[in-house]
Amino acid sequence: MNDDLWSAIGDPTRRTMIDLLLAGGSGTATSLAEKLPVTRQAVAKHLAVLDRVGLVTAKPAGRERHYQVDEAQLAKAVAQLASVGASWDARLRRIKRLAEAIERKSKGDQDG
Amino acid sequence: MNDDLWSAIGDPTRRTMIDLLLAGGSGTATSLAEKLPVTRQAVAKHLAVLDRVGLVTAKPAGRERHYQVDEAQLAKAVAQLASVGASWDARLRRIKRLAEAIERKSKGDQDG
DNA sequence: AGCCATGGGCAACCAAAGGTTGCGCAAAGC
DNA sequence: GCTTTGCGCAACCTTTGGTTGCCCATGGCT
Repeated sequence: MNDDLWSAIGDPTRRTMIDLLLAGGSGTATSLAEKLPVTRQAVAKHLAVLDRVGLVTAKPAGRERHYQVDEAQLAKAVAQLASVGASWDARLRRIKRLAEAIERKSKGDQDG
Repeated sequence: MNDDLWSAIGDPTRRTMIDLLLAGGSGTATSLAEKLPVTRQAVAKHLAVLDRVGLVTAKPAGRERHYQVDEAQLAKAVAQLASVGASWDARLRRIKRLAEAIERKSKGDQDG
């Protein structure tokens, strides 16, 4: 199931970082750290993780490193989220239908 | 955003456990551990986590503890997954539209 | 050119979380 | 009544998210 992608977006700080990058188009470790409750180093580590799984890409600009979201990879991650969600949703629906069917049957038994 | 729910389903082992519980209706720490690459104790810890956030409930049966998924809470979790996914999806779409608009504009500039 | 402010990488360290082994206990089964 | 067996608890290890401290390089200012 490619758990790397999941675990990458599993961390709340990293999710917020992706949000910030999407909102601003791009950002550096320092600029992101200003908007997050963690230090620049922590952000840098997260960026390294996101970079490793391809969710972000870095372009060096002078002494700065501008990170931006890789759209294709994020789309992949979103698809995985949707997939798991859909699977569970389907099962929940099936359970619900089953429960309703049983209830109807028990009512029918009482009536009969 | 209720990160507890997210972090609960963020772990791949716990996701698989939820899958197994949904598939089988219910299960014990021992029965789940048989189908997982981890020890019973690890499973028990995960069950404790899932129990704490309300994703599963335990019903003692003799010396066994049968766990089953709380449908309402799982539905909540699925909704959160969908929400984050939808948010990113929307942003990705907006970016794509913007990129296309810019491309059209540059072509128009060349033509004019 | 020279200096200092600033962005960033590296290393050491800490705490929490996922995982393991080992133990002990209580309920089921013979 | 004795043995299995399912669980819970405790100690320990490793990874990971986070911190502080230090140093290097680049860029702006004078």
